[in-house]
Amino acid sequence: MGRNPCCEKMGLKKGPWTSEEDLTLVNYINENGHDNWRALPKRAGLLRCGKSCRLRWMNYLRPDIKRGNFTREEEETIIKLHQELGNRWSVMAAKLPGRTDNEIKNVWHTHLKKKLNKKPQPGTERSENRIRKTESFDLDTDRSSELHSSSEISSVTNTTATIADEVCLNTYLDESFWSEVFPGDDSSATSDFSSGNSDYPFQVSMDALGSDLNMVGGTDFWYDLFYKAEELIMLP
DNA sequence: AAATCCCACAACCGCCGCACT
DNA sequence: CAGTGCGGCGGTTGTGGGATT
Repeated sequence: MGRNPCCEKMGLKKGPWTSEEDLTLVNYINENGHDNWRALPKRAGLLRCGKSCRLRWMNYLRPDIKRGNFTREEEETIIKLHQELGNRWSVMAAKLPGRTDNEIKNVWHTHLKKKLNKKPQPGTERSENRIRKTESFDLDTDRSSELHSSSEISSVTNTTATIADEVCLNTYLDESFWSEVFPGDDSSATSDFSSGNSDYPFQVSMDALGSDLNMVGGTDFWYDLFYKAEELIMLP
């Protein structure tokens, strides 16, 4: 007798979760816990398989999940952990409170791997251009001519010296780095509320709201809340 | 304005290890 | 010990939305 595939049963719903389903799942777990994922959907009245419920809860609905983009420090941790552990996403997630293995996996494949792959080889035209860009960097302190390393730049700009120092300087001297150095050049920086960059004042305010964010809601709910909070913060 | 491309991320799938019988 | 069920994990895919042509 073979094992039944998880969602083989007819009538079970697949695809994106609705806010109603989210609410049903969260209400049920809050009242009854989740000791048996297999039985949970039936008990809760959901037309989903247990695996789908578990995934939705673990990756999205848990109250302790941190929302927003990854900070530089988190990215640094992921890169270092990946060097040590390889693709052991769940182990990494255990070391990054509020982050899920799925989230870490996604950010690795969509951001960090590309960044590392962009690492220029010493002596190439690209790296030479970046070095020139670094050396011509103009700061209020007029120390640009003295700057030759990422840590020196970062010590002035309060960006992330450690990540660049420990991983690779040129990897991080890309567009995102410069947009942080010159936030005024990026008009979206101060209005992009989905940005998790803690350098921006609204992110600090969102952190302060953290306890109030531990509630039920789908994607639309969160974005609505973010934009409402943004409006408040942007008000004089 | 429409078509196409690209990216980010939520969700699914199949496999594995462990506990239980 | 073998069979079974379940939770958990990592790889992969589907899709929506923004960017580009």
